[in-house]
Amino acid sequence: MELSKRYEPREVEKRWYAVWEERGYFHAATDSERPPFSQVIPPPNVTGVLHMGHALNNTLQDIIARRRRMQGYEVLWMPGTDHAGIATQNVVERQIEKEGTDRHEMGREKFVERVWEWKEQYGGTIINQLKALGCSCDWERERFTMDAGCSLAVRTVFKELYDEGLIYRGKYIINWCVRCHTALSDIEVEHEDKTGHLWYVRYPFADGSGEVVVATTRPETMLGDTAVAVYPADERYAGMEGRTLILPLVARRIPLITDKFVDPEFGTGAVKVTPAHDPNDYDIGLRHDLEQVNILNSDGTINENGGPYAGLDRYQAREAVVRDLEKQGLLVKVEEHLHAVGHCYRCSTEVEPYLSTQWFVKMEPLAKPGIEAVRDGRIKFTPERWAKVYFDWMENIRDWCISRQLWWGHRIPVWYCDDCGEQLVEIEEPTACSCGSANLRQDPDVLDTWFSSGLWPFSTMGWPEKNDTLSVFYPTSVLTTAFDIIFFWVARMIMLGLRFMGDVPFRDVFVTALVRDFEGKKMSKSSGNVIDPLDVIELYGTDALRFALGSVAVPGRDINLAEERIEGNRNFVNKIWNAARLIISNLEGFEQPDELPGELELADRWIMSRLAGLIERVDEGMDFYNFSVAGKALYQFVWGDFCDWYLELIKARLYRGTQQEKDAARTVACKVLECALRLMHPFMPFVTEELWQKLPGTGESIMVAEWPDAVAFAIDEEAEREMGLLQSVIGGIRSARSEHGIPPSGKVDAVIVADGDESQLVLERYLVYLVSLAGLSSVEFSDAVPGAGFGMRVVVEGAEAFLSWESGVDACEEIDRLGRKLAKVEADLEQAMAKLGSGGFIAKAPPAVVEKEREKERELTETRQKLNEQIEALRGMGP
RNA sequence: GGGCGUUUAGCUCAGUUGGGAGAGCGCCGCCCUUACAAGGCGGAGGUCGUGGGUUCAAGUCCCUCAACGCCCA
Repeated sequence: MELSKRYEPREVEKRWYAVWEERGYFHAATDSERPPFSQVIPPPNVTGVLHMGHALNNTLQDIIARRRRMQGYEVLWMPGTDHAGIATQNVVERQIEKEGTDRHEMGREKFVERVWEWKEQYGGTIINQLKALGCSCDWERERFTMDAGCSLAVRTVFKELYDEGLIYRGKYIINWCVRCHTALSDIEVEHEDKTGHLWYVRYPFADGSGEVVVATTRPETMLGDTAVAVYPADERYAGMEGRTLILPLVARRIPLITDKFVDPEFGTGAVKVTPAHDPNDYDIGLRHDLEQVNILNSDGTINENGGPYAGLDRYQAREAVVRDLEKQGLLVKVEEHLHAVGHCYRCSTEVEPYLSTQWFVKMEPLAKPGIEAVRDGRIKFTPERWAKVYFDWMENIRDWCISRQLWWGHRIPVWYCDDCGEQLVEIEEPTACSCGSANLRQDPDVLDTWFSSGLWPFSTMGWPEKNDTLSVFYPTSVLTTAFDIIFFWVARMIMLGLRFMGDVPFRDVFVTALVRDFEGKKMSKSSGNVIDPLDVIELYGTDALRFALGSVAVPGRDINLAEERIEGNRNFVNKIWNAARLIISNLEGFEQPDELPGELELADRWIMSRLAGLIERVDEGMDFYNFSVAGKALYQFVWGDFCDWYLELIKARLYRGTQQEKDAARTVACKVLECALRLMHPFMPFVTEELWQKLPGTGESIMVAEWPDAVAFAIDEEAEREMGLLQSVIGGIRSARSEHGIPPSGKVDAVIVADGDESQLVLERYLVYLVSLAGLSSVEFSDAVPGAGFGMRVVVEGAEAFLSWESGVDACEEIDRLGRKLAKVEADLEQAMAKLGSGGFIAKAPPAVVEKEREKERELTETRQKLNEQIEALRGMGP
């Protein structure tokens, strides 16, 4: 069988993905005998295109899923997309804007229809990209947060929470995005420190007897002031409580009040109170029964309450107010001031605290069980420290504003009766009010997108219906997600899962890192440092991308991704390909026997021992979500042990061995490669399948093959020790040759002096290893050290090699080389002697550690002596 | 203001209970040796951010400080 010199991923990937999907390997059956394993995908926005964050997250999920499947679990990986209220509405709004219309002109019904059309046309983009990434999701079960099932779940949850009193409607200060024209929840606001100004403004007393100076960062809001407040014990304002001030510009009469909330250190100690435009002022207002004057329209312009400023944009109004204050001599001074400004997390527009009527979920009763579930270990975070972040938020949780003034989303299932004013909350649209009236109006708002994502682990499985999928696969086994949505999503799934399913939604939360650029900067279009996973797949292949991401994924640490890194992994994929190519091209007339030959060479026993160690390391890494440990072990094994040593060592047998030797080598090589492919399959599904299929005796697909069991391969300490000796002798000889500039084609003669019979036996028996890998032309064994004139002296633990090279070895160069070795040996020896020389070490260190140090001292002393001896002898020869 | 994370080779990062500092990339030298030049072999390169402490022994544990990053208010 002929394989191409290089691995060509494109065709292979398409072909195998189609086969897997068609054969139904991705599908999870509810009537399986196998133990269940399940996870839900963090549903990407339906408007999304695959970025590196998705690539990382979904690669890791796929690694988990594929390994569990091979381990014998019935694996459900539930896929789907999120309707992404604001984001999707924005996309379609921009689209119709190009057509010269807007949604208001179009009308709600038509607009929503248009969004659905958009979704049908483009919504599958990211799904296809996940397929290109190799994700083994159960596509037959693909869901969308707005499909009929999820919608029913949303309405059911809303009604139940409402009936229980946990959902309420009220007029409060919320965060308002003037661009998106909607309320936002607290966590949808991103705070950014900005240098602004602090304006000091005079508020005169109504009786003309002086003034109070207040400091404010937002002067335009004074149009809505209904009081000035000072700290109760502030002596600067002693006796002034209850007096009346005249609010400049609008000439409103407002009281001077005292409230403990006021920080006397801030500004002048007197603050203006604007109950309709600041959450703290809102509370003060309630305490003092102040009027709430709303001065803003929903688009951020000043409304009729702003008098002469009505119609101005909020920023223009600020300028105008400041200008007018200055003109009237009411502006005392302006200072620079650093303060946090809230921005909409979707469009980055500055948000306004805004008084409006919204729907809320009362969170505390839901949060308590959620905290408990993590506290008592029913849910475990990896890395653990994220649990602390979770606790901090859950313990200080505030009510959740869930209504959004958008058109795209789950319409709030509340109807108002125009005749009797009754408020009906129903799962199915009611036809008539209890008063008999049919004049029902549904609440115009939709729900926060995260309200439906919060139900994802059970809504996707068919809840509120009771079915097998739920009973088999809920709770899910693990949730893999990025830390930035712990509050948005993870916490809410936990609370809602506990409330509606009576059980946690997942047992493990694996929090992944962020993918940054090579300098650790966040990837962003504006910085131009984005690496597009699809470009990478095109250029280097999916397996290279997956392995690059998987093998650097250490829990808790961000990934700085450079393109060279992916190139390196592409090279690794190619290395695997070529290793297989060597083996496969030598399989003529070979049939894989059921059993290994009885007599195995050292190399064979050694590589199987290494494989046993590999399996342990891979399992250990993967069990604890440390994919880097597994990935690095695989890399090291395949490239280092298998290719650099094992394959080189069996070449003699493959090309020149007896039939028996050749078959033994082929048997072990196939077995080890086959097993390594299975271990790598979760990381690199495509290349492993392609190669696995070409090996003799393999089954229908590596995807459904069994996960390797470490027990099948035992650690062989003797083989590892013997091979270690050969490796160090070969390494020493190679190093000496190279430092003397002897080319690989130049053969050298060697005399080997083994340190003891055991070493000698091994070296003699596997002489062929030495000859072929160290490039020797002849080897003799001797008990005695040959004369210094022989050439180079290589000293390693357990043996020495004396090398002669036909064109002669330069004595001076050799003295230099030995001198460098000697320097290192002496440094190490000094350290060891210092340790042994200190009384405390021998008295207090464990005996095994002391013995190890003594042994080290003995060896180093011996090596030092040999090197010195040789240097002396060479010097004695004279120039 | 509160909290968290990071700081190890030129770059990006590993380093599990304290016990001889590692990898990949880059760099230098030699080599197209019949799997692979997307390769092979060899080599150079680090006072483990600072200062202190615990210990026979600290990259690893404790404290101080610094720089960078993130979250919350």
